[in-house]
Amino acid sequence: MTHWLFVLVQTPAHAALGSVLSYRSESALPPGTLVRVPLGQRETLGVVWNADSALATGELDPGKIRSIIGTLDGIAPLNSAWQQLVTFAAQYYQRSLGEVALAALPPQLRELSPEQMQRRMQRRKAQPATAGEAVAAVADPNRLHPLPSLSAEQTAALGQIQSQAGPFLLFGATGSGKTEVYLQCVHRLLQETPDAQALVMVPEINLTPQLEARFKARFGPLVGEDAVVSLHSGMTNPQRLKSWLAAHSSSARIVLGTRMAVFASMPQLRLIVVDEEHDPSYKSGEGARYSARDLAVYRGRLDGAKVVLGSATPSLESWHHSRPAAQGGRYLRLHMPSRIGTSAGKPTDTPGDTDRHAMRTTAGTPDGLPLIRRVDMNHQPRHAVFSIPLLEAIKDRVARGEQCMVFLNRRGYAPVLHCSECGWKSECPHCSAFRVFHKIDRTLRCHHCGFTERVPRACPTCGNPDISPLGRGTERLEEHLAELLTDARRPNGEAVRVARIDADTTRLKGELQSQLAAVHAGDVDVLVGTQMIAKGHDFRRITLVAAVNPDGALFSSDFRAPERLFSLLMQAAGRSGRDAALGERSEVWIQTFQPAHPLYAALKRHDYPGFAATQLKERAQAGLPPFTAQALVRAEARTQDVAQGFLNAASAAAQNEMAQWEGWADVLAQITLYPAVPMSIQRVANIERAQMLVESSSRNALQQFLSAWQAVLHATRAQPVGKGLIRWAVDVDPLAI
DNA sequence: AGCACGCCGACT
DNA sequence: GTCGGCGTGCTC
Repeated sequence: MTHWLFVLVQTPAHAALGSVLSYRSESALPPGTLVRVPLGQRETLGVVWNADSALATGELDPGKIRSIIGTLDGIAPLNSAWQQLVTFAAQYYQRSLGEVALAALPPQLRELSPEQMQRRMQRRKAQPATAGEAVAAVADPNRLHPLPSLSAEQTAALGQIQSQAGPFLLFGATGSGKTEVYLQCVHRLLQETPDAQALVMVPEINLTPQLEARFKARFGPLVGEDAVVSLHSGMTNPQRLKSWLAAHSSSARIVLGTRMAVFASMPQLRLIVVDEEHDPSYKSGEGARYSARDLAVYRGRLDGAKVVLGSATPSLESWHHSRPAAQGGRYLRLHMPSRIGTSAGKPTDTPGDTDRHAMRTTAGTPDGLPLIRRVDMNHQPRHAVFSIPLLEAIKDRVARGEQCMVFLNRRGYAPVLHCSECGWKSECPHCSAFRVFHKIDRTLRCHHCGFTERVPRACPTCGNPDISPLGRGTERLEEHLAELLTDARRPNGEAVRVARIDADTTRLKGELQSQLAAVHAGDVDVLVGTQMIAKGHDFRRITLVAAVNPDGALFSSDFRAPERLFSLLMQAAGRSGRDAALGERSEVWIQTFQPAHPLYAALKRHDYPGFAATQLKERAQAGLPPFTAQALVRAEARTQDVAQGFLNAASAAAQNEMAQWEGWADVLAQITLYPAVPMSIQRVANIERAQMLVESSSRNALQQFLSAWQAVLHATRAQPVGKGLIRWAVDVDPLAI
């Protein structure tokens, strides 16, 4: 008997092709079943979908409907919660269902034929060690380490998470022991609920190996090491498939991953942790531009899983959502203000496990937080990169055998090369940006399109041999600092060892780990680097962190720049004095021309709530998120005119045509469409880029508008104004405007 | 998005 | 004479 199926395949939203296609099948297959289907000349992976979402298939000629090729036997259908998550994400982020659903699956599923799949599943079955057996084999309570004892703050937070529904915002200072709270949440879950699964997300791939090691060490004895898997884009396709299958079959109990992991199929999901929830890398920058943090909260509701968002500097959105319930807050805020330190009597843990220690430190500031010092650069020699007191402080630390970290968020030697004769600058021929001078290999590199050339011997326009670097990046900073420290000595009388860690020094696989290891081993005295070194890594012997030139973000046109700066400096501060024995002397130096700026004043007090209150007040007054909802439409074309023309035409069509539609006047009245403008970097790789902001005080109205406007945008593209347009995309809740 | 078909320039 | 550029069109 023939059954009619609705199937999602990977197709972008397109007027001519609905995202749900019809196929015939010999047997009825439940929604969520993975199938292989013919599509044009090729054969592709599809997901069986609910019939009711396929409204547009009515007029299709039944003779054109082809049969599915087969199902992926051995893989259970994706469950209803997963389907709902995909449905929501597709709708909210304005992409086709098929695109979101198929992108949420491991890439290798698309490539394997059913036969290959069959073989793989059989091989899995042949292997004995399923999670259950592993538990039986190793779950000897006597071999389990006792759980680290918790501080009062940690205990309180954990108690709240146990007894309340959430979602939770775990607002804890760096070193307050957030990770231990996550670990114990997971621990209780695994103990109390047989088969329950937990999802733990981190922002960066760099952070997953150390997290995985820690989770395996902790939970291996309980559930088996194979029950802890990772999911991120740095893995090979076979590895990703393996982890995905383990999660899907529930044999993995803990999934650790980056933003993509929010879509992992986890039938028994009961807990989701989003660590460093403020981190911008949770927002996807291509395809469906989803926020994994926001989807995690949504998914928690669908799966009946508790959601814990954690940060020392929460996003203002999450902070706002965690205001008291009486004021409309939807998240429960859990506060852990104090840093935890080692207590004298306790056995020392492995390095990097600071969070385990239970007792509060008595060192440093009352809460064990580093002292923040502002250096007024107005009172320093002009053009000085390092102020005299900072340099002295660094020398002091080195002389005492302590480590320093100098932080500058710009890699390369100098951001621009400049000819003083004719004014030539090292512009990229393909982008509206300067190429960065990298001294190490004597190149000019465009950080936007990758275009690289050797540095010219003389000015390309006037022949002047005397072209000079303008400004400084980490490479130059490292060089400069090494010169300034030539006479400084370590306790043993040897010279200072300066090292640098940034995207350039860690390009090769494993380099980051080995360079970090060198720092941990004490082979480095002064570490120079970009934000890469500010995130997540515990440097126990660093007692001084310096931000050389952070002022740029204070007056940026990006309204989120202060939030990011505060977070970055706070995180950098968190690197300092993690070893409590040294915590007393740990300091963070900020060189600034704006020493009285409220952002730095709040930072000095370690006062995120104060900073957030000021920012939120400004946002409310200016009508910015989280008090309004935004979306951005970006367009790319060979010329700026075409890109802007398309956007403005689509805007005009919204205002003229959609206003005529029955019942739409009310929605449109709540929408503000701004004129199209060039993007801040207008041209990249010879493509001109423009964008248009759409704003509404009502998230709902914005959603309704965008869904309907989608068709208008497609129609606009087909018209003469759309001629020459390369692509366009909608970004809902954009992070940068 | 793929993948075809289709019509014009520099190579075995 | 072919290989290959990317313009247009179609896929249940």
